[in-house]
Amino acid sequence: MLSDVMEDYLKAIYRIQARSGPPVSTSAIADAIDKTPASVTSMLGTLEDRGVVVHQKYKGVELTTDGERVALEVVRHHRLLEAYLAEHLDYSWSEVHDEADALEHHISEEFERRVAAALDDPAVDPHGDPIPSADLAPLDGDDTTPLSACEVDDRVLVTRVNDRDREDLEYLEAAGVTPGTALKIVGVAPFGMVTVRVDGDTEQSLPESVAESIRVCDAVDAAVADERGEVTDA
Amino acid sequence: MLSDVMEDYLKAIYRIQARSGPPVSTSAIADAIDKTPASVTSMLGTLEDRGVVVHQKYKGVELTTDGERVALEVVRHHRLLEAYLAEHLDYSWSEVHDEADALEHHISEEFERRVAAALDDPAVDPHGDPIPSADLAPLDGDDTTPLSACEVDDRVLVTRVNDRDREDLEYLEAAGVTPGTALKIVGVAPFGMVTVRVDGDTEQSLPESVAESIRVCDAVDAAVADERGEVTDA
DNA sequence: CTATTAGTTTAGACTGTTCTAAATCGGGGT
DNA sequence: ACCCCGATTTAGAACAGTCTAAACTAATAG
Repeated sequence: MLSDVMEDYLKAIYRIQARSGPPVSTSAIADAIDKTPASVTSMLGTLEDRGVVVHQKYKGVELTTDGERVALEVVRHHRLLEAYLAEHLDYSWSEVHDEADALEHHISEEFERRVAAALDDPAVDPHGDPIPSADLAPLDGDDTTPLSACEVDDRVLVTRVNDRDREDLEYLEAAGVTPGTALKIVGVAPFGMVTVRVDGDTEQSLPESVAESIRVCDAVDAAVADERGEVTDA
Repeated sequence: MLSDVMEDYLKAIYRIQARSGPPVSTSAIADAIDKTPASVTSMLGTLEDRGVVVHQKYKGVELTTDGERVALEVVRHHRLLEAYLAEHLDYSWSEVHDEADALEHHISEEFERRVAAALDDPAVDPHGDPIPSADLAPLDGDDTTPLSACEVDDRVLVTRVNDRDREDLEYLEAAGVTPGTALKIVGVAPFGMVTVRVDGDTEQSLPESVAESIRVCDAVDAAVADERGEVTDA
């Protein structure tokens, strides 16, 4: 069995690798889990001994198939927990992340199954992030774009929001911007400030940092996908 | 903050102290948490530095008020989790213990509150053990007796069963002996084998080890308490 | 009153994870 | 082609928790 600490490393590597592709740099990992680069190098050695990563000195690491499975398991736990807390324990959207982080390493297979059953095997968590299936098959690539990359008059659907920052999430919750919300981009100001019309209703201006943590898909494509019976939101 | 490991030590000391009173011996702790006595001695030193126990060399330890509060918090977590798992996640009576052990150190204050609220502030867990209140006031003394100490023709009510042994719990579940069950002692054989009539219905013979893990109160007393509106079972 | 012995503590080593400080690497600009 | 600087790795120390083996304590049996 791998320790919690090791699982956290693998989760971080997975997340970075999913966004920027391999190889993943030592310092990117260090930033993500708040450790020194020296500590990361040291741990990469032991992770390599365990067969869950491959490390090329001075180049970076990559997860092995085994390593990816472990990461997917942790991510599945995390997202199932987030969904469960929101659905059955009255947690708000912005509160679930920290609790899930604390519990994700400590639940049994049995607990995982029962939580999944209680939620009827959900496909996404409350932030719109996909939940790996029980067989831990790799998630398929992300076809969304950041809101900050949109242009005036685009009509888009919010698919997911970055769950790492409480502040941003509370801001968005108050603004009514959640996965599934339709947005029309009204204006893009200097420094990335984006103004949107929310669900054809109120207007909101979002600072760049917030706009960057929102990922959207084209509203038309989504409608088409919807007709084909695919899942488009939580 | 204390580590999980330290919390486990305090929980074990609490449990032993609750049964046999202080001081608690090094070897009793070692047995309870499956460590060597030398390890226990070492940890008692660091726990004393943290102010949660008082240790007299060669005599034994005792929890301080702070130490007892920590133990009560862990016990509250454990028992609330057991109750929640049984009530809302379809766990059987005999399965809840291990899962609760794994999670008890990792839940937040917030989680504790929400679980308690979802259960409507339960007073006992599925094994009949009392759940410490949110203010962590000391639990009051146990006025139950082990089934193994009963005599023929006694009529008693099961109040709690030891949650540490899966085997015994599964046996009792099958036998229909759970907290709240009324028993009449039919016979006591050599080596402690106890035969009981369950709820005035089927008859069961219980090996001594099982009889020792069942605690009961007098059925008449219980009925009186019940009339006064007190809680007598789960 | 002393010898035995079960229980306890000390001494010292080991594992896992982290850090700081110092050495090293390697890609980009001149 | 060389140098530089930021990124990385190495070296070595520190801390938490555990173990084994050896020394010690205290209660008891004779």
